[in-house]
Amino acid sequence: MRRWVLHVDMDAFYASVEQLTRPTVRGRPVLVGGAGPRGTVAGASYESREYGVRSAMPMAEARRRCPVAVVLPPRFRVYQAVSGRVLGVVRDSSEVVEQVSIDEAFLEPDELAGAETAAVERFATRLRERIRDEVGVSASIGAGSGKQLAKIASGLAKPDGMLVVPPDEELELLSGLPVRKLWGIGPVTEGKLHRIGVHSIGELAALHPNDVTSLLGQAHGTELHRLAHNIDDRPVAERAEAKQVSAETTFDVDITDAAKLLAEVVGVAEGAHRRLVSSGRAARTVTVKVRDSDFTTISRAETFSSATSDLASLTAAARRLVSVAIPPGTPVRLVGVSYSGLATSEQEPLFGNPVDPPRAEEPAEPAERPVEQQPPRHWRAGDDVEHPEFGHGWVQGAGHGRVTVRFETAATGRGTARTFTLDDPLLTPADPLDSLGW
DNA sequence: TCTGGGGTCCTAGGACCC
DNA sequence: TCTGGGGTCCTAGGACCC
Repeated sequence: MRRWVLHVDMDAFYASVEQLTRPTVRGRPVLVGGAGPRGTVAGASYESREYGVRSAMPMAEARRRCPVAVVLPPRFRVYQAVSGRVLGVVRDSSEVVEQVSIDEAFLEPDELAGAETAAVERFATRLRERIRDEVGVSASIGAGSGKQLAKIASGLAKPDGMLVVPPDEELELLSGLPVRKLWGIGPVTEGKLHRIGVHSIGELAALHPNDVTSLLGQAHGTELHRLAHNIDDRPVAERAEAKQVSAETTFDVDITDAAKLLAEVVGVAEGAHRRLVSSGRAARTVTVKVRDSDFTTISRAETFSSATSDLASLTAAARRLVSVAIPPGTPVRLVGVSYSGLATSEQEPLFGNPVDPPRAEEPAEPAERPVEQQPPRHWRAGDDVEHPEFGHGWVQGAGHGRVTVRFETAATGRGTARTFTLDDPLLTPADPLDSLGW
């Protein structure tokens, strides 16, 4: 019986969530990402893509191409919350759902087994409408006989579209596409194929299997050759729990001082530890990653005899590993710490704190401090704020002792902007989730 | 103002055990 | 003294994905 796999892919997800929760920037070019000297674009609205901006591009380059863009720092908790809602709608429509990332999922609904193309189109149309109506963001949907086809179809349908590929058109569609469109072919593999004159998926399919495996390796080559022939029976299945928890930081300026570097390592190790503990896991292996000024990346790992969630043990290992990874004085641009060999945490220390104290996302300001002594805040563009009279808002800009705030949420529609002095005591930090107005 | 941050999987070599 | 193969675990690096 014919199988139908659907791929749901949110359109310009991060930027769309910003446009949802900050109505003023709807219809305008929006760039989400770090504004620092080494920041890159994590999300770009379709309006900004018209200027040639792409995801993963250095932010400086993106701003040059699109000077009118609104640049906002990422708010992952908000994206996570919206993603959760979308997934709820998707799960409501299909028994089996495989979430691929924060903004993508595969589904294989029972009710579509053996269905006609038109029935799949009706299903996808309804699902897209529900996501739009119930969450407020748009998704594109692709459908075909396997994951590969479904994913390619959703890509072709973007933005805000749908493409259901009829069974007898799949191979023709696939053959004409560049090899880079295959899932698993990146810049390196593409380069290898180009060098032997293979540019389209059809040309890849026409190669002898042995030629493909000798060029691309046994496992990878075999898989890609099968995909090029549209042989794709990979099941849609729930993903297992994460196998690794990691954190990394790129410094605005390379660090050469060994003591300063170790202090940063501890901070990164703590950041990863926070998420390790909140996922209720413990780790057996600590891996550090160090990238030096010429972008050479070195990793070093250490494995304990048993898994631990003890912060002191984990950070001590991370410090040791960084120390042996590079000679002191090497200019370092990035450090990362990863915990793997994860086990469910037992949480049964003989003494001491059984559970790490919960950490607030934003530490509360000491309430007792007299108003006159409040230091001026360092508001950054994009910060969520609260005002007793005007409600929830976000910082549009700050400077010259003043801060301009736009008071609006997803629920209010476009709001008005007001300007305050930096030390206005009525303006306080707010939970970004409040911008959803849920 | 070249090149983020969170992941997955694969390969290859060495240690170690049977 | 020479000569094995299989299996597992660990480490380091790399390609790829969003």
